[in-house]
Amino acid sequence: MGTVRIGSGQNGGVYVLVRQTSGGDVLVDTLDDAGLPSEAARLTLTEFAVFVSTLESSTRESASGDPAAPRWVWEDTARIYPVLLAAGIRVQRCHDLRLCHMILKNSALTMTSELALAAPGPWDVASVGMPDQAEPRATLFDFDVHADADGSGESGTAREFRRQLDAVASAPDSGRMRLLLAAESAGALVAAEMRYAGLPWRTDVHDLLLTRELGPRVAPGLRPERLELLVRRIRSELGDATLNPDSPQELVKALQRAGLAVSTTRAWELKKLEHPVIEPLLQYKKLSRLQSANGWIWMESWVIDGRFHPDYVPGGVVTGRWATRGGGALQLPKQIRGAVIADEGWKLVVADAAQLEPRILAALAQDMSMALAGRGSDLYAGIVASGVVETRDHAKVAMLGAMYGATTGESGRLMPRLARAYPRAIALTEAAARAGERGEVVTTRLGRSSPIPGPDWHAAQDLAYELAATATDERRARSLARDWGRFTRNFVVQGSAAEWALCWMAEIRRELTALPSPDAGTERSDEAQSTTLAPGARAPFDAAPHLVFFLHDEVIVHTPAAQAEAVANIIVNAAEAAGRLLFGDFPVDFMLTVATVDNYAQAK
DNA sequence: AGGAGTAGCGCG
DNA sequence: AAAGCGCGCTACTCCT
Repeated sequence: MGTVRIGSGQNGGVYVLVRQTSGGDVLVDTLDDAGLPSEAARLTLTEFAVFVSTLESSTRESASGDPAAPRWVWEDTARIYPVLLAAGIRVQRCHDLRLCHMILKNSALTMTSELALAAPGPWDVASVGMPDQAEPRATLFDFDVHADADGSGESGTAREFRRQLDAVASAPDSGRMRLLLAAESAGALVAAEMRYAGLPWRTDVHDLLLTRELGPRVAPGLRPERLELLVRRIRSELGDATLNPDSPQELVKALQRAGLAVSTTRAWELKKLEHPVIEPLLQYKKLSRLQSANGWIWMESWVIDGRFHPDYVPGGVVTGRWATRGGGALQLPKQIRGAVIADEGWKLVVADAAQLEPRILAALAQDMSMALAGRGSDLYAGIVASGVVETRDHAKVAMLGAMYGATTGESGRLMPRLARAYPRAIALTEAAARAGERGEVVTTRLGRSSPIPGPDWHAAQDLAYELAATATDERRARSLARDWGRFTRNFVVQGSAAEWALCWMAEIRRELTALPSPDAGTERSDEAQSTTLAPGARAPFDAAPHLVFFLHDEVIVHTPAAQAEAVANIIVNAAEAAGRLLFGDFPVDFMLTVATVDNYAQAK
């Protein structure tokens, strides 16, 4: 193992370039400000873990004057960080080259950079970042390790990093892009940590909830009692002894035979109908959904040792929101949230950003009136108090319409009043929509840009301008243009809200790790230990507060009960900090509802 | 038999 | 056409 000297880097910290080789070793370089490597060392994974641990712990309690934590520059957090976590090691900061590449490649703010102008390379292939596909990923590392095409001695990874730094520097107001990349990378750390730690999940309680709703568990393939009874009622009401209510086709026909004028079997359509089959049918739909999406099979495949470990995918949505893969973590129905229960002696702090997207819109547009409507209170209530609409529900429907692009119905009718009261905010959403209709790109607060429409879209627009274009062609082109306009309209708000949420979480994470443990410096008795160690958790998350869940505008922290209050404060302060990071001094409040509870169902 | 597409519904 | 954004997942359905 070679020695690795610490070079100088941004903010007094140091960049450390980490490359995984196909042989399983890790190449480590320290980099200077320009992204140039100084010395390289080849480490085994075990040596690497020790190296990381040493560098992190020497800076963890950094008082002023101590060096800041290194920023680990690596290709893919999702791939390398779990290795460290499994060894009980956390890092403070990283730069995720894969995620940052995507942002920089697409952003309108870095369009003229070398990185954006380069022909698609290995950093652009779709397979990169897909952890379940081990095969295609090896090619990237092979490429990287051997790539020295220009004879500069610079690895592909180092070159990519340098290009990224250059691209950032080329952006107007580059601080924002720098913040976005830091937030995106911090999100990747959070995602890996949350997956590793898992969401506390009591399968016994889950089983109880299921049994209460569906009846006792039965063999796979059979219907639980309550579902079976409902199917019998439905069949007898419709006079069809073999009807499968899960088949929309069969069901529509059976309903039509019963004299009901329906073309779909959607629940909200059925609700409008008057017929004795409707009640059991709606109930069946609700319960069978619970059974198939989050029933016993789900429980056994996704909950391990009392923890739900979903696979979060940062940047998995075009707008910058996260996606998840497997387990449907972002769709946990309220019905079963009662199974999310803090460990003995621990609490869940559940926090939710209230009316996040309208507040984001107000700040984006620098719309002072709208910001004031949300100052210190419910934004929708504030809109009502300003006399713009009569009820909170109207305010909400109108706002959603403005952000989603509603044109008809109640939402469409209320919009003009909103536009009169908040011209700046509405002008921003309209401008974003018009840009999309023209096929242009729109960009979030920190610099994530929308994709350009595909070839079919452009073909349809071109066709509408041909002399031979029919009315149908024109209608089709206009409809597609409006669809894309609604997408870009929403992109700006949803994407900026996602950036706020990333900053929020990054702040929460940073402050949580800085939180002193209550028993620091004292000898911990076995008894005290039993109340602070989470039995189901894994080091380094078994004794300290940590994030366990994230849902677009909501977080859950699992914490020893004694620290719950401190955690709640951190979360509130982090929201304020995130607002300042994105919008400086613009006086928009980001209100939270925070609840300290034993189980998730108690929040809200 | 297995893959792609659709319907429907859960979440924000 | 729920009136309008973004997702993931399951079961059914159609196609090869």
